[in-house]
Amino acid sequence: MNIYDVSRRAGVSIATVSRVLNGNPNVSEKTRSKVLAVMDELEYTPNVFARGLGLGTMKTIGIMCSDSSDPYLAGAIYHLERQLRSHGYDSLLCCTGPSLENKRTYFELLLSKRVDAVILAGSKFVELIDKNNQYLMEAAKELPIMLVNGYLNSPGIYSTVCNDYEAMYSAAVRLINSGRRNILYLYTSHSYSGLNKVEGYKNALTDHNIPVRREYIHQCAKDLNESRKLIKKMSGLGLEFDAIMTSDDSLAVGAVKFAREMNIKIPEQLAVIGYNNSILSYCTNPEISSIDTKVEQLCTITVDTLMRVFDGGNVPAKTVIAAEFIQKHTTNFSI
Amino acid sequence: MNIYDVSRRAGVSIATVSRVLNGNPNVSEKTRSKVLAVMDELEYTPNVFARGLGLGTMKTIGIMCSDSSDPYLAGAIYHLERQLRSHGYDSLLCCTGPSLENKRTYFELLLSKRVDAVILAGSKFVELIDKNNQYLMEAAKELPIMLVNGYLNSPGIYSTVCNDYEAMYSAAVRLINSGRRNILYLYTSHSYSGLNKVEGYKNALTDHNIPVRREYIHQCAKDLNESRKLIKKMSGLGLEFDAIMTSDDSLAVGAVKFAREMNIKIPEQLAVIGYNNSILSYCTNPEISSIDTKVEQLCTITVDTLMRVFDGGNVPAKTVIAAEFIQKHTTNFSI
DNA sequence: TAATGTTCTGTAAGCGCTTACAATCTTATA
DNA sequence: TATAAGATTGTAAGCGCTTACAGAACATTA
Repeated sequence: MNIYDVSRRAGVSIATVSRVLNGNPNVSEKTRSKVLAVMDELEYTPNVFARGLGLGTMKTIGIMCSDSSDPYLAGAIYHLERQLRSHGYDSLLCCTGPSLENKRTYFELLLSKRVDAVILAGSKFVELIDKNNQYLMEAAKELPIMLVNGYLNSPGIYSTVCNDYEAMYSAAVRLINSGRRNILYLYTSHSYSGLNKVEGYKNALTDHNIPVRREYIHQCAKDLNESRKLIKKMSGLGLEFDAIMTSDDSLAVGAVKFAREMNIKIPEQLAVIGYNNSILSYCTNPEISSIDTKVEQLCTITVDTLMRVFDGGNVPAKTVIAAEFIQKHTTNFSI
Repeated sequence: MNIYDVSRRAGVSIATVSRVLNGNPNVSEKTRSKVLAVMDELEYTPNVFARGLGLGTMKTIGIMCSDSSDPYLAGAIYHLERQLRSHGYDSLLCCTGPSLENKRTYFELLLSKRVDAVILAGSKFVELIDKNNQYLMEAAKELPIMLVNGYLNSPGIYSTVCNDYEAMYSAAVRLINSGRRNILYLYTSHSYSGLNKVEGYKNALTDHNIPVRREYIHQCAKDLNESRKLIKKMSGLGLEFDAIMTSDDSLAVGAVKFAREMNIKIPEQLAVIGYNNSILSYCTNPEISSIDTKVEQLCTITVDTLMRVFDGGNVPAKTVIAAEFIQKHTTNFSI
């Protein structure tokens, strides 16, 4: 069942069939409807491979991420996929796994699939293709590269990010203004957004004449138990803190668990702030105040931007959206 | 940069290049290495579209699900993708969204992409392509259809499922044996696995001479607040219960929240059992005893089965794996 | 009615690959 | 050394589509 069958049955040439297929206006209404009728009758489905060969594209976007089962990334992938599909694009998913070791291999795999663009979801991931991103910049000459929550200033690379710095800064300021002085900061990685977040935290302290102390800033695996254990260890070493800020909700969950375990009252004795406002932050008791990074919006903008890139429009290399502080029950300042 | 360039540079015919490309053994070692060297030198990447056109496949599997950001499905998709990739297959993701309305359209979209197989992830989803699944059975004549957590007895359709019935039955028995008599049951949908679960619950009661009462069985949206509100409403109507079983962890989280709100002691006054043992069940306080449905194993088996189908092997139409009860702190029976 | 312009349709040459079949080269055997 | 068998390579015909270009059909105008 191919274009020849249709052309024969409809009594036209394959060129005409192809035109109908592609919505080419140079087809008389009469012919068009006849061809469409035949297609319908024969249940004809164009062969996407042949089409891809002819057109050089199959309208497919590669989506790369580390671990798509992370609540935040899972949301991002869902919304990216839906947005892309609404524009007629398919999504080829590619998860590098936790190691992130062979990111480049995976990236090349995606390229070899002739995708029309690659979306790199998750900032942790973006910076690490190679040392100075030479490789990524080179690749961007071939096809658009979209960074979700990452930034790289280079032609052909487009970023959509949250105002992580401001969000973290203002959250920290709120803590400070409500009297907290010893704020523990836990982060999962020093990615682009990771760095912005910690800067926001640091500057908030500095701007309020609170010393930034190294022992208050710790890296931690993205796992609630790891975070709980780390905090407990710190506490056991005599570190005193009245607030914990985290770069990810899962770490904040660990903080709440720690407080529970030690009979520390939240928020009276300890305030906790998560990040991403994922479902995790709603599961705990008390529910965790968190910073909503608007995943859906982020994804919508990413895809819209990509479509405009395809259309050859003039597109900003970086779009920043505003995160929103969602106060729940692990903080008690007035907003 | 195509196969001709390589053939010219290597001084062989395109057929030979193609043979090298496909690992055909009828190529002398000398020729093979020369061709490979040239490919390397020219950084040649075969055109997947042309290849797909010639071979009729692009080694791509369609993965369909409703909402890939659901913790359970997100895990499934992650593992499916990784497994498929380890076998050299790409994953084309397709999320129907919550409505599930146009599942069939999406399914056909996937077919039109000439995927080599379709994996339907999530049982909620499986049963609803059309009334009596005629459509799905018909489609299975064209390509293998893999059901993750769903079952349909028809040639070309392969299922991997958990022993949901047994898992729920034995969990209920444990509750009963530890003295619980009024067990509330909440489920999200009457899918294949959903029905099995509720049957397990019912039969456990019946087998222990406890009447199955309709007002103890309720459908609820997969949302922790919906579940909390529903339970609260039931309680307000005077319904008494000393245990809550759920078909999904998110509902169990709502149960814990309800107990918190009403100052009901868990597990003393109220036992709660979740399902899927997702990260949500670890976030609450107390952590929720849940039934681990072994997503990773489920996915590995699904993909292994699919590979054996491709190899033309004799493959069981249904594989059942054993769920495992994970006791945490919302139950207190001895195991 | 002839000339001109417009609209529509068909022909044929790709796109880059696979593979059946034919042709050639090696090697083993008599 | 001649020769058959086996190993290796090349030729050419697809796979099903797009599209430049040419040609036919039709409408418009003088």
